[in-house]
Amino acid sequence: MIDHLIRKLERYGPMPDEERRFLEQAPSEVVEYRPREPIVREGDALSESYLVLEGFACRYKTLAEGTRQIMALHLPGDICDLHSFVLKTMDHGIAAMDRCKIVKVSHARLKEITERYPRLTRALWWDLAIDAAIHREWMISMGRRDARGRIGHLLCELLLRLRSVGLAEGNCYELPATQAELGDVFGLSTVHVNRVLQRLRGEGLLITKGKAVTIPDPERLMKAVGFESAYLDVRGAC
Amino acid sequence: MIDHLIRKLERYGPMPDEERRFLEQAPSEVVEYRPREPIVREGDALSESYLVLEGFACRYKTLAEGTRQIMALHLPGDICDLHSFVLKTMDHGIAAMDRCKIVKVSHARLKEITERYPRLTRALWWDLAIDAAIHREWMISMGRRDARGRIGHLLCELLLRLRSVGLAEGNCYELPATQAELGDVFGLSTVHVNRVLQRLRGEGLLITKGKAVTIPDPERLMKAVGFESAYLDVRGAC
DNA sequence: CGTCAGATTGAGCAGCTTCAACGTATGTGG
DNA sequence: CCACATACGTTGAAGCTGCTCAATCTGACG
Repeated sequence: MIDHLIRKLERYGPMPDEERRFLEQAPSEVVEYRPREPIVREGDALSESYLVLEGFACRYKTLAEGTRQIMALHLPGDICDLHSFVLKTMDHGIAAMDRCKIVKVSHARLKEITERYPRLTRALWWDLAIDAAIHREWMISMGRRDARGRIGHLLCELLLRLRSVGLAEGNCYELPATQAELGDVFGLSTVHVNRVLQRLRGEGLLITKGKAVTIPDPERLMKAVGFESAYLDVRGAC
Repeated sequence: MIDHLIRKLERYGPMPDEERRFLEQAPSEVVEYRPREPIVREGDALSESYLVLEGFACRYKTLAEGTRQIMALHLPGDICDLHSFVLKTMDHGIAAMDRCKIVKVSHARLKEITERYPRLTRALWWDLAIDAAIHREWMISMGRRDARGRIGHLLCELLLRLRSVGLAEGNCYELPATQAELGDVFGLSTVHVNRVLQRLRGEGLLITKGKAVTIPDPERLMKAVGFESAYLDVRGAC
């Protein structure tokens, strides 16, 4: 059930059987969400974290004026709330983007991991570090890349992240996000997202068909938008 | 020496003497840096993390075209590299912003903490969570606030963060950053930063005198830029 | 007193937004 | 099976925010 997570954490280092067994027994119920359905609301008190099994989830915050900022996309194998298992309340919300399967892992279990499995604790810490690297890359996008660069960069990132959990075939994957949601990721208007996608298609860098995204020549797109994959590839160190 | 850090971590929960003693003995040499001097370069292999004692440091990345994005400001009491103590190499640089005192803490020590002090491990985890909350707030700024909102928001954030380590007297603090550096924080041009600062001064929301920043009426500035302090105030949960 | 980094100013331009309309696919109830 | 509703994508036009380039001003310091 939690294969994606284990596969990801094994990139940090080999996982002893005992840790694996503990992890496999950690989650409780599986919950299914429908597209757009909130998983956690801003201000909720938390007693568990959420591991994505299927589908996309996103972290977002809604501002006073009604605008929204999406701060992270979570794919299968991602634990949404690892950061905040030590916090009391959420300063932002989490929602399903499409039909989405989630398992809950209680904070008590996570605390137990820190008590009993230092190595596994570090592996989770490492996962957090990659998460933070992705955040940094988004900050760079928003600060220093134009709309074409931001969108192209995200499309490259998703290709690599989905490949690493076996959810991209070749250069093709499903992206269950509307153009409005893409706009909310990078602070662009829906209209402009639309025009930039058209431009990328026109340049032969992108093919879309419904939710299906194909990147005919990833090398070329990566070069065009200054994408360097190093931040996703980091290996663990102990 | 590491009072700032300990004071900060005690907001998570009371710290047993044994943990305190371990922490106090953890750092090795104190190093002094001059303004602009690099502390860690992009691509460096790391074997230690950096705790800021005095002065400001920043994390940044330089892009191909020569533009720079600053991704975090680190004040006294902050550990710059806690995220990446599990990683092998840095995907970005760290530099001193002004004259800056740093102590190094070896990764071996940090690993020891995860092995021997689960509670302290969680306290550090909590510190990371706040760090991540600050990053999210910056992402919101870059995605959904205009230049005035971004700069005003940062000025509020720094006031609260500096107060919490006793480095702001009343509504006044030292900000050792040039306008060009402020631009690199939020992806604005130096020219525009200048004009926005003038506007904030004109509105009576801000007084500057050299590096000294005074916010005459924090309430008003916070309201004007939609600043909510919750993300900095989070208490720990175990 | 000259030098240099940083702050300030002006003018013109580009990227992106907003508003508003229209096109197109998918689903639903009668 | 059609009529309609709904959600999403697409297009055009006008305007604003923030950028670039280039010059000038200011203060600190050797």
